Amino acid sequence: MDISTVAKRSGVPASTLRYYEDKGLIQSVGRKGLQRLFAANILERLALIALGRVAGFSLDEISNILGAGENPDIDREMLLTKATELDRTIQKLTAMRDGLQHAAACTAPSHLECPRFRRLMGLAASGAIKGQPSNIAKPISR
Amino acid sequence: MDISTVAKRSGVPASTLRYYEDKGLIQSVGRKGLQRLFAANILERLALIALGRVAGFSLDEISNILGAGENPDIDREMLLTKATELDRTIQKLTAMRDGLQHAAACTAPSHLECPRFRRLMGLAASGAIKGQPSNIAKPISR
DNA sequence: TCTTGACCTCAAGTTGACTTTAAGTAGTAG
DNA sequence: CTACTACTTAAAGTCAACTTGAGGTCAAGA
Repeated sequence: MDISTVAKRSGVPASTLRYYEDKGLIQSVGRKGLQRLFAANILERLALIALGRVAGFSLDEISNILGAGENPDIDREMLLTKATELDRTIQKLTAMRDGLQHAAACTAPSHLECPRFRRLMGLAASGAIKGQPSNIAKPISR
Repeated sequence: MDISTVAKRSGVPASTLRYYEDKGLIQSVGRKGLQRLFAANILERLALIALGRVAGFSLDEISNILGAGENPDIDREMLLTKATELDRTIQKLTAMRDGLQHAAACTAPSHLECPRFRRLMGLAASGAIKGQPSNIAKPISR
């Protein structure tokens, strides 16, 4: 596959694919003249990368998790650490989601005065402040 | 409270507090000479902001949700939209977490060959690629 | 009163993840 | 064989969210 095919099928722009290759996140299997050629499994790899991004990992972390080379000979302890991190994030997001849902429905004059909202947010915020600011999430918004 | 007290209690650096005030995310209640003074409830507001960050909202979005002014007169539909977004993210993260946990335990030669891993990742990745790249999360790492 | 240190402002710098641009190359249709 | 187009590289630009630095101010303790 050439780069534009990969771009079309994956939804990842060609410029990003080159950038990823530069960073060692993906590899092309050869060239036809100057043009990169990619193997079919690149799509799977890109899906995993996208997934890692959604999960809050930086490209560097992803390349650690996935392994730069072919066989992802992964540090199992690190995986568990990541899983635990993720779990904490999930808890917060869940409380946040419930808080938002409730806020949308709640009739209290101000959300900050609604005890339910406060409880949910308190739950979510516990440790959101102070202590290493675990993970933040950022909308890609392009 | 002066800025350094707020910084100490919240864990948010003074520079960030000034930045947030600049952006209108928080407000100081006055000055003593040049020095900002903050009300006690600033801590709660900061917790909410931190929470919003964890949940994947940009500072601008947070200021929308929280309302720039005093009474968070919130757009309920927007809240529901955000809640739904969040829910999708949570699903992915959950699959991702399970995938990571499994990968740490799995004995398959390569995770990419383990059917369980592939199923989990497939679940998580569905829509991770192609279609608007919802939210990503990023470690703060400072 | 004088000094000190914590605050102030404003501008510029940093980081991660890309995107854009300029200038060049090469496979393919005519 | 020429022209066209899609690719190539390298470097610079962008964006959000901050941080850092230079130069200035001022409340409080010796």
